[in-house]
Formats: sequence, C-alpha cells, structure tokens
Amino acid sequence: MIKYVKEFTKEMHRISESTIHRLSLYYRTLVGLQRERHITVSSRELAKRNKFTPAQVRKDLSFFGSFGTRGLGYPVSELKDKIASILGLNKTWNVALVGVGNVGSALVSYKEFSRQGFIIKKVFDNDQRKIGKNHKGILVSDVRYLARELKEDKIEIVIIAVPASEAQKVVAEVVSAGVHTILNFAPTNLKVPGNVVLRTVNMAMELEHLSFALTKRGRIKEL
Amino acid sequence: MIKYVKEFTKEMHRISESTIHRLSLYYRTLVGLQRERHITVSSRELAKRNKFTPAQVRKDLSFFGSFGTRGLGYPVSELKDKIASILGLNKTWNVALVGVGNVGSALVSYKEFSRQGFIIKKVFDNDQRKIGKNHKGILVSDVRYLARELKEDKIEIVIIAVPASEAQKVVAEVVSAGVHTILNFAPTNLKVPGNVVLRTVNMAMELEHLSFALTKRGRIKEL
DNA sequence: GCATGTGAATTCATTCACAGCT
DNA sequence: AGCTGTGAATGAATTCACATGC
Repeated sequence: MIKYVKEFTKEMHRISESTIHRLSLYYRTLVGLQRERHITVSSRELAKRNKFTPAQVRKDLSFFGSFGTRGLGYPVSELKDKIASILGLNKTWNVALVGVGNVGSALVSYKEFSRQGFIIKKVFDNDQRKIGKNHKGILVSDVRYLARELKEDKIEIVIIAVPASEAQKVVAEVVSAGVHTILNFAPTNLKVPGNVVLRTVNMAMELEHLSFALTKRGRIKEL
Repeated sequence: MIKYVKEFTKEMHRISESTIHRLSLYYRTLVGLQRERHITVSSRELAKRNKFTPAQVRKDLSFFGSFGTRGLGYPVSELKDKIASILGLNKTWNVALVGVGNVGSALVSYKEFSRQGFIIKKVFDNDQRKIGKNHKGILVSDVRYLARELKEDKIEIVIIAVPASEAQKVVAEVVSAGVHTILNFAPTNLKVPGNVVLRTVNMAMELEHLSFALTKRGRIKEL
C-alpha cells in the first residue's frame, strides 16, 4: 500500500529536530491505534491525538515518502513500521549506563528502553560497594575500565547518570572509546567534540516550564 | 543596574516555548558564572556557553526588560534573580508525586527539584505494601484519597510516575482536585481539559533522537 | 466524495546591523 | 571602544489550499 519511500539523500540533514520529535509521537500513537485494532488512520486523527494540525502530519511524513492512500488514509501497521525504520527502532542498539544512583537505577529498569530496542548491556559505577555486585539483574562494572569495555562490547550509545561534577570526565572517556552518541542526565552543560551527538535531559527544566506557566497565569489574571 | 522591567501584559502569551527553554539554560549558566565569581557577563559569553548566538540571547532577554548596561554587559547576580522571577523560581511550589516505582523513587530524591523550590510535599501509591511506610524519608499516602489530599495540602503541581495504563485515571483525580499543572512521566498521550498545562517527559523519546542521528549518519556515509 | 501530497502563502523564530548609551 | 537593545531582513517551520488519485 505504501507508494514509495524517498531515498535518503543529503537532504536528510534538513529534517528538523521538531519533525523527529513528532515522528516519535506518531509512532506511539500508531502503537496505540494498532492495539485498538485500527487498520487505517487519517492525518486528521493522527493530528487530533497529538494536538497538531493534519497538514503538519502530512508534511512531516512527506519528507520521508508517500505512505498514504488518497481517500483512505494511512495503513496503521505499515506506517508504524516505516517510522520505526526512519527512527532506527527496527534494530537493537547497544547501550551502556554510567552511574547507578537514583536516576541510573530507575533507567536500568525502565521497560520502554528494551521494548524499543535499546539494550543496556553494561552498567558502570565508581562506588566499590556497588562494583561487582548485581544491581537489578545486571552486574555493575568498575568505571575505571569504561573506555576499554565500551569498545569490547561495541557500545553505540552511552547514558550518563553521574553527579554533575563527574560528568565531563565520563564524556572524555566515552569519546576516547570512539562512542559518539550520548544521553546526559547530569544537570550540567557538557562540552563535546563536533562529531559527537549529545542530548541532555534535565528534569528540573521541565518543572521550570510549568512554574513559568503558573506564574504567567497568575500575572495575566491580575490584569 | 537593571534599567527597567517590562510590564507583564497580554503579550506574555507570545513568549515562545523555546525562549523559556533558553531562559532555563541561561539561569543555569548564571548560577555557574556566579560560582566562578563573575560580576558581569556579555551576551557573547552567555551565548558561547550554550551554543547560541549573542543576538539570540539579547533578543530573549529583551522580551522581559532591559537588564544590561551598554558597553559592559549584564550583572550576573541581578540577571540570575530576574530570570528566576520570570520562571517563577523565586518562590516555592507545592508538588505531589503519584507513583513510587522506579521513576518515582528517583524523582523523590532528585536534589535539583528542592534546590529550585519544587517541594515534594506528598507521595502517593496504590501498593498496600508501600502505603503508610516511609519511602526515602517521606510517608507514602494512599492514592485513593488523592483528590482530597491535594486540596488539603494546596498542591500546585502534580508529577505522574505511574504505569501508562493508570495515568489517565490519575489525571481525572488531579483535575477534579483543581490542580491544573501536571508533569507526566508515563509513556502515554494523556488527555487534559484546555485549562490544564501538561508536559510529558518520555525518556525513550530522547533515545529515539539519538537512534535517528546514528541511523542517519550510517545512511549518509553510504552515499 | 474523501483524504493525501505538495507548492505557495503565511506565520513564527533567528540573525543582522546599527543607533544609542557607558 | 565595547556591548546592549531593537527594528528590519532573513530564514525556518507551519498552515493553506488545491490538484491529484482512490
């Protein structure tokens, strides 16, 4: 049913962050639709469930190919698979986690990761009391051997969940091991070489958005 | 030293998400600069530390007032306070957390929250084994009394960290208690009334960005 | 008739460039 | 001289609107 798929060209560079973000959301919605036994879905429905516009949905998808049928909509299952393949979810990724504190522990047992092919192969810490022990079913390795083991295990993505003060050191090791894809949970601005892709998640910043919204609301009421 | 502060008008509606996001980042940078004993900072320096342009920094700040001195830059301490007040970080917020699983537990002990005035007053769960017990220094309440207790404790922000299947039910309770600001960690699209501000954090989605970047890189190399 | 796919039009965000102040 | 603050210019993202195909 899918008409064609655009070749991946240099244009891929031009796909915006927000398009990728929305593709992730469409993916989730499609998983839900499939569970609800929908066979097809219109851009209108896909938009409604995510509070976007139908045109936005169609435009986003059109960057990657022509997946729908005029008059009918998009085939749920095929579109889901297609987006999975665009996002690289149709394979598994070797992930390592550095830091088994509060956040790290939560991430180890976060089901969504494995469900989407992100396999946490190895966990590192610098705490002697944790090293060599099992932590939620996974052996904790010594962070001193980080670089060596990242290479050995062909790790592709590293998640950093150490205190802010330690994070930059970990980056140096990770980069030296040739891993250039990092997800950072430490609340600090990390410096990375140009060829390294870094994303930082700061949960406090999410609350700050809400706090801004609350503050603004208060102020507007005062008018 | 700060020249003037713009009145908060209906224009506040027009401040974009990304400006708020960057204000959060400036705030962190200013905290760092203060620790490094900087008295003033230029838009150039503020930009460099966050990989933005100086013009972007100045434009962002100009939406809220005129905080700098021509020829000199911005006073670090005052600008920090000013941004704190814009983001609503100059007061404390009463926060409740629903769900003390992996993610919930991590959030309870996440230091950055309290440091920025987000006080977790109460924690809820539906697991009888947890209810009534201390969990990292905080008593776990029964989620059955959620709405009542949110009101009693004047909770302003609710963090949802329950399984996806339970999240929508929690939203209903939260909304019925008159709380209209929610941070959701459940990996699902929640529906909320128009007057409720909802932000969803999905850690798997962050990994998907990286997976896309890796996939794209592979494809581009193939050309 | 219905819904996609996409250029054109529009809206929104960023950057430029310079007047104005210290 | 140095750096802000901001309209004007540019660039990016979104939405419109309609031709196209089922």
